[in-house]
Amino acid sequence: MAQKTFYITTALYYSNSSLHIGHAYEVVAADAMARYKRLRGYDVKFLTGMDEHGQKIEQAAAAAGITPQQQVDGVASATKALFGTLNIDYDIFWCTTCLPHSTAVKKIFNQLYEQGDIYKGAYKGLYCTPCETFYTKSQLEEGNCPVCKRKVEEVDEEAYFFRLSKYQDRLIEHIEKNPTFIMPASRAQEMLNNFLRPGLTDLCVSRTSFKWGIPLDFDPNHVSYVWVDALSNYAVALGFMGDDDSEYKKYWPADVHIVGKDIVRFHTIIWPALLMALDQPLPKQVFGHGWLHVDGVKIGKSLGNSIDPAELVEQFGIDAIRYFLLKEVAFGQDGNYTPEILISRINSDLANDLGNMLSRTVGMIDKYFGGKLPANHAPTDFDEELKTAAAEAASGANHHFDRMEFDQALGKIWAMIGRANKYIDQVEPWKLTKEADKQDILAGSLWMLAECLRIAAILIEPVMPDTPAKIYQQLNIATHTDWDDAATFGLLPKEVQITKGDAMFPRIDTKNLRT
RNA sequence: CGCGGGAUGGAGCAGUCUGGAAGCUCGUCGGGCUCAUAACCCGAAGGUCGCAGGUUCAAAUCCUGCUCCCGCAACCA
Repeated sequence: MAQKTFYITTALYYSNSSLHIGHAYEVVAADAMARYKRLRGYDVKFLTGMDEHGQKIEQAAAAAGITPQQQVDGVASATKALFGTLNIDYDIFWCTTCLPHSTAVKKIFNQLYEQGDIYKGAYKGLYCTPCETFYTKSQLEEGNCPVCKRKVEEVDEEAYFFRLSKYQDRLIEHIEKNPTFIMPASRAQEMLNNFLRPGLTDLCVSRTSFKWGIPLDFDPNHVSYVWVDALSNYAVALGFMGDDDSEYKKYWPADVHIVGKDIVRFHTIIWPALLMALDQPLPKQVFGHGWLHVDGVKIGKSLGNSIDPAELVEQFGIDAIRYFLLKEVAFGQDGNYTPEILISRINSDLANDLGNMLSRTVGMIDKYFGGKLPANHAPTDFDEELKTAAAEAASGANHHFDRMEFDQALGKIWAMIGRANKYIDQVEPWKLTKEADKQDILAGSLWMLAECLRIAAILIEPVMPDTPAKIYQQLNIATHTDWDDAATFGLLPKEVQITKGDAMFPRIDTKNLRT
């Protein structure tokens, strides 16, 4: 039987500046989903990468006194380093300046041009001559250039256009017939009402006002503009229009593109229309996630409120940051980051609940049994309820991870952890240890707790890839990654030999925080 | 009448589709416990569910009108 495939992508990140916590949020979510699917036995392909062409990059390079290629290479290597820090286990890191990409993009342009889907026209725009930049009406500040504040002029630039309008009706039909194509569903209404039903206009896909792009074969004065260039990466990276398209045949269409809500439009209108023109299947889903705000406001370069994710990781640890990002924000909605909220999550969920539960379980096995549980176990009156919580954690995690409801999946897992902490109070092991005839019950209850930790370790792995090993180590069980073992209660050996370790998630004392 | 989202105890949210005892997390207060990372467990206080009408035996939930906030409108994830 052929293994089921799962192809997931983030958006490509624009190479004009370094990544902030909002980018980290997206790529961590995609990584958690990819890890989950791998654990479920899928043959996963996870793509991320850089969008490296365009005028802004040309300008950023000029400002830094380097070539555009040096600029994008620098950002690409910094991004890769950050993804390493964030524990992003991607399969493909695609860069749009690489040779296979430009070769394939040229072929796409040629085909679309030859079949009449791309034609020559004029791009009308508001142009600021000193800044050499086009602006849209909404970008202007009191009718003037938002950068230098000088007057803009309306100019015509020769350009090639893609017949986007031709695909309007097919796009509407596709979106209406496939209610999960655009997620969350409310975004589909936005696309239909704002753009598709009022009517699409053809799309400018080439430029002559800058050089940092892929030159078109049929008119080398023009370079590709972002649309065909960047969006095509999802297919091109797998070999579409390339020398070897075996991976494309295997993994396309994508199961999901994870993108920010601002670019849902390009991924649900322009990209599908391009695929229709190329007679290729459409991605199964485009998921538009919300914004992570900082101190309640949107992250913006002009606000200077971007947070460097690497610094947070250094200070708090990668799994704590990943947990925060996916637990605090309902995926698809906006959320908020402040140092206070982050620390509160770490202290209450990770230190007090999970970390402390491991400490007290391991501590009691150490104190009451010298570190090794005897094989004879007897049940307590509270076992069934805890087993139920464990079963619900496993089934709930499956249910919610499948829907990319990371916050809810974690909520189900933490409900089991909470139940386990309560179980300790109910069983009162400190009393049992004083009664010689209740050692079986004591051993049984501690084993129950250790078993819950084993299950929790499996279930948190998509979100917190480094933490399970720490739990396995203290419980002295083999590190394994069989996801289905979480659903079976009782797999833990009866004689658990523990190894006491340091606190997994030390409480953060806000008084000692550096600011 | 551009489009979309939101308004629920101190804070952040779920519940609204499919009307039927207002729920979760954090915080506050009181109690318990002592295995543990000053952690854990129990209990309590605190809400006219944005406003005004309507439908109904019954409305946070359905209908109508209104107020305020946020986002989008060719690319800031």
